[in-house]
Amino acid sequence: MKLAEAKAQFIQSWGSLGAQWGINRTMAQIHALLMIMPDPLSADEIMTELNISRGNTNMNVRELINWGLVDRVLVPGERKEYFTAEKDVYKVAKEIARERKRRELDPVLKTLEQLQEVEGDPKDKHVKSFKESITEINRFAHQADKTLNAFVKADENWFYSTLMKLFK
Amino acid sequence: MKLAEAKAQFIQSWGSLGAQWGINRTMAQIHALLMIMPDPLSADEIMTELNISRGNTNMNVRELINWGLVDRVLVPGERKEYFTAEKDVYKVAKEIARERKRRELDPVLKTLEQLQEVEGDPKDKHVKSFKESITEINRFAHQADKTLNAFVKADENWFYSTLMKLFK
DNA sequence: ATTAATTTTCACTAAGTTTTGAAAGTTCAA
DNA sequence: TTGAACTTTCAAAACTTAGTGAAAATTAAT
Repeated sequence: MKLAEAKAQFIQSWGSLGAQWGINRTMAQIHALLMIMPDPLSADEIMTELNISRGNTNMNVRELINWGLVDRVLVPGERKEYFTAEKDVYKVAKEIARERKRRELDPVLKTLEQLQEVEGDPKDKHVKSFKESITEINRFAHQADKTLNAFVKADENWFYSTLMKLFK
Repeated sequence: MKLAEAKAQFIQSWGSLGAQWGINRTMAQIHALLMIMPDPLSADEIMTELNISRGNTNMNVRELINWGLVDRVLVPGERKEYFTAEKDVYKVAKEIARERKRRELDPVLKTLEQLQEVEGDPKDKHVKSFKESITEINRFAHQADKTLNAFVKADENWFYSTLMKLFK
């Protein structure tokens, strides 16, 4: 396979993976492109490589910067801004985990706490069933929260060596 | 908080959590409803509780059955079909992990294998950078795959006790 | 066989999301 | 200051996905 073809295919699969995970396709594609390029790219280069408009490029690059997955790079003597992506996938995964935990898990934990305080006759089977479900979900959510926190804080070696052993 | 209110709130947050995870909102809401109800519900009951059409109900219930998250229940002497959800969240999480791994991770692994065989001068920095990225992503994807496999196969006690210790 | 209950399908509509491109804004060298 | 280079914004258009409801198909009892 030729480089150009391989590049295109990588960008497109990374894009659809992103889409399945609720990250928008273009954002994931820009990220993919920046990951495999040896040097930082300008907005114009991203536009041409991916065939997308200036506005779209700008929006998604900014969002990637928000997520901490892309950095602005200033080339001395150049007016333009350039962009690079973190190339260490492990770090990328941690950033994504951190961000999604903050946006999604944290609010759910809050809601679950409130829902435990539902009032009503504990002999009523509807009340009973509801409380049991919520309690169990809460237990699981807290475990997930702890696990994610550990992952987000862990360093790469610890992660690889421990999990490697654990999960054969 | 009253039961009715708590129920509504739970269904709605479970629904939007689902949406963020690429599972459609209604599907997640039906699942939420079935999780907290003590007895199985019929299609009509789901329709009224969630205010959705018959077609929509049917489609999403079937999809939940495909995912292995909901079961048909036949009540003796009744013509109608009833539906229940697995109430053990840990099992639910495992089913979801299994299904998404199959649909998403497995195809990516295949693609990555192919992409490693890109041809070209290894001194060309574009080729070099591409190969390095793909190799690293591949390594990570394989670790993720192993971890997921272990999770999907693990029994609940092993999971809780091991991870509890690991992740304090 | 006929019919009534129930489930499934599907063309259409509604809702939501992404992309575009032109205009407005910013920055900086001259 | 001015204006060229570049970035950002935003309303409208294109696209995507979800939901409806009535009609068709299936099922099971009589």
